Amino acid sequence: MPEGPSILLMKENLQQFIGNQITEASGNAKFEKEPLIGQTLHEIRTFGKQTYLVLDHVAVRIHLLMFGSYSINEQTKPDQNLRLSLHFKTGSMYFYTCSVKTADLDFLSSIDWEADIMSDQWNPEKAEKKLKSKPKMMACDALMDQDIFSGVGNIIKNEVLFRIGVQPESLVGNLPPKKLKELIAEARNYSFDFLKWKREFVLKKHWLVHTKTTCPKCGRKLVKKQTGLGKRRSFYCEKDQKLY
DNA sequence: GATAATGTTACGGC
DNA sequence: TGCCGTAACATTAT
Repeated sequence: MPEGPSILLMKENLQQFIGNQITEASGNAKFEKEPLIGQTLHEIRTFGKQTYLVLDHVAVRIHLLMFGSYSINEQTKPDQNLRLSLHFKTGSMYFYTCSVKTADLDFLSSIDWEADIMSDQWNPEKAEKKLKSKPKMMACDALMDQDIFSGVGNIIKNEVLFRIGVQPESLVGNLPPKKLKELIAEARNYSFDFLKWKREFVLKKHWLVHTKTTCPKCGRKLVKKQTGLGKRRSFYCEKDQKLY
């Protein structure tokens, strides 16, 4: 489920409940669900991989983590692993295996929305400043940094680095200015390709290196390695991706 | 059945 | 204090 573009799709699917009042709430999320009843869902905001359901007096923050999922108007099992369900007159939404917390409405205004890779407010100059302040950071860690590229996940990371021909362990400070700009531009650009492909259920088909074994450009064997402080797996070509 | 994986947070040690 | 590494959580496909 979980990289930024997938979360945007979830938001789209949940939009149908906006303007409706919560009639019932259940699930094993560790907070009082009673107060939610009677509140109206006014807005759904996403910040990277997080989703905020904005109610009258509080916001519900949902993070799908690695294995989270959701469903709408399901008629089947009242699943025992249900983390949270919200019911409206018009239907219900269900969330599983995820982190659910409440947040003050004030908290929303403290979020740096310009760091969201999918947002209209995305600010590439700001990202550039943040990157320049961390020259010793590896490119693979930089892309996964949710304070800089909120919404980017491991798939996007691998595909972006291949597209721009940068080896994952390259140091941000060593990238020529043009490459750095390319990294920022492609992080957003690929995220929208991801969104489009995910929407059409053809995302995997378009992976060039992620989970692949041979380089689509030169046919060499790709390197699969845990890289960076995050120790997340990277797939890259030693010939077509330069180590800066 | 073991393993690994689109992610984050908490905690212990230095 | 703060940084770092590791464990923990949890589901599903291979």
